[in-house]
Amino acid sequence: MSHTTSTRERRKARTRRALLDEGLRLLEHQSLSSLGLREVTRAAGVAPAAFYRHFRDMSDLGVALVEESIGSLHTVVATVLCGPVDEQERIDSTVRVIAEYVRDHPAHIRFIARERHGGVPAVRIAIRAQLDRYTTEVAEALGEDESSAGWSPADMRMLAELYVHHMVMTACAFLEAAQAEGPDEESVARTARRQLMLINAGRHHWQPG
Amino acid sequence: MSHTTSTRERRKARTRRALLDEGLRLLEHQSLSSLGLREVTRAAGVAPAAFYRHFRDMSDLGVALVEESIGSLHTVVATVLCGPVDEQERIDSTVRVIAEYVRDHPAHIRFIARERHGGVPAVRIAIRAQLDRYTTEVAEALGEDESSAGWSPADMRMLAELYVHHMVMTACAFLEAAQAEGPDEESVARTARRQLMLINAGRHHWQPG
DNA sequence: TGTACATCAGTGAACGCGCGTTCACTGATGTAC
DNA sequence: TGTACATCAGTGAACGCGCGTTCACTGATGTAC
Repeated sequence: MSHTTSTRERRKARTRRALLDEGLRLLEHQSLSSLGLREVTRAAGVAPAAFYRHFRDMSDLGVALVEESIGSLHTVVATVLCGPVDEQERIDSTVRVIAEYVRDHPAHIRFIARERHGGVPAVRIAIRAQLDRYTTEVAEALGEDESSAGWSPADMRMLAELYVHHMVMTACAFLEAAQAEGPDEESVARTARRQLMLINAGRHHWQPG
Repeated sequence: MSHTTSTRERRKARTRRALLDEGLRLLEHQSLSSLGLREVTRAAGVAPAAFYRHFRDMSDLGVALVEESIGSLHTVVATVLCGPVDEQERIDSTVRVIAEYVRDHPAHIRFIARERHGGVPAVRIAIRAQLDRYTTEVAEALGEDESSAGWSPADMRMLAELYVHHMVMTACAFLEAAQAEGPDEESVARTARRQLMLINAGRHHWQPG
C-alpha cells in the first residue's frame, strides 16, 4: 500500500510537528520576522541544519502555520451557519463559539492577527487568501438565508466582509481580555452581541439598490 | 527667553527627525521587532552610538512614532464630525477623508496596522491607548447627535467602537488597494460607504435596552 | 530468514557577518566674566 | 568685544555574541535478492 506510514515517515512528521508547535509557541511573544531559525530548532530539540529538511526558511514555516491556523477556523463558521434559526439565539451562539475558539486556540488567533499586516509578504498573502475564501463562504451562506431576498451579490459580499471583520476584531478583543490587556471577557461578549444586533437591524431595513 | 531654540537644539531636533523619518520609511517593508538600530542610523547618516542620544532603544522610537502617527489622525475625526448634516453626504465625505488620509500618510497607517498586534508590547499598548482616546472622542460626538436620543452611554460606546474599527479596516483596505494587493480603490470606497449605510440603518431602528 | 546495499533525517563543526552596546574622544556651540 | 571654560551631540573603534547557511558525516530504516 502506498499510504502506510513507515517509521521513518512518522519520525519525520513528528519533527515537523515539533518545529511548527514550538514556532507557534515562540510567536506568542514576538513576530515572525524576528523569530530565528536557531531559536525554533533549539526549542524543538534538533540541530539547526535539520530545519532545512522541512522548510526552506522561516517564511515557509509561517505559511504552513497559516494553513493550520485558519483551516481550523472553518469549523467556527460551520457551527454558526448551521446554528439556531432564532436571531437572538444565533447571535448568542456566534459570540459564544468565537469565545470558545479563542480559548482553545489562542496562539493561532494571535498569529493571524499579528501577521495579517505583518512584515512577511508570503504570510500576509496566505492570510488574505484564506480570509477571502472565508468571506466567500459566509456570503454564500447569506445567499441561502430568506432575509437576503432582493440583495445583490455585491451587497451580500459587503455584508459578509462586515461579519468576517467583526469576527476577527471580536476574536482579538477576547484574546486581549484573556491576557488582561483590555476589558474583561463578559463585556467584550456583550459589546459584540449588541454590535451584531445593530448590524442585523440594518439588514432588515436595508434598501437594496 | 527659555524657548528660543539654539543652534544646538535645532541640530539635535533635526537628527531626531531623521531617525524617526528613516525608521518609518524602513518600517514600510518590515516590522518594528526586526528593524535594527544600525539600520536606522545608517539610513539617517549618523553613527550607531548617536541613536542613544535620542532613544533608549527601538521600542522607544516605536512609541514616539505612535504618537506622531495617531496624533495626525485626530484631524480626520474632526473633519468628519463637523461635516455635513445630510446622512449620505456625511458618509461620502467620511470615506473620502479616509482615502485622502491614507494617500497622504500611507506609512503612518501601515505602521499602526502592523504594530497594533505586533511583537513590541510598549508599542501595542501605546496604540491601544490612542485608539481608545479616539473611540471616546467619537462616542462623545455621537452623544451630541439628535439621533442618539434614548441611547445608553454603553451603547454609544459600542457604536463608536464599531465605527472606529470600520475606519481602521477601511484605511487598511485603501492601503492594500494602493499597492495593488487587493481590490481597487473605488470598490473599496463603495463597499465602505454601503457598510456605513447599513450601520446607519441599524442605528435608526435600534431598540435601546 | 539473512545479507548487502541504498536512502535520507538528523548531526556537529565551521564560516563569515552584522548586530547592540560601551567607551574615551572631538569639536562646535553656549556661557560667564 | 574677547577670552577661558563647560556642555554635549555625534564619532569611531572595539567587544563579544548569536545568527543563517554549508558541508561531509552517521546510523537507523527501508529495499532487493
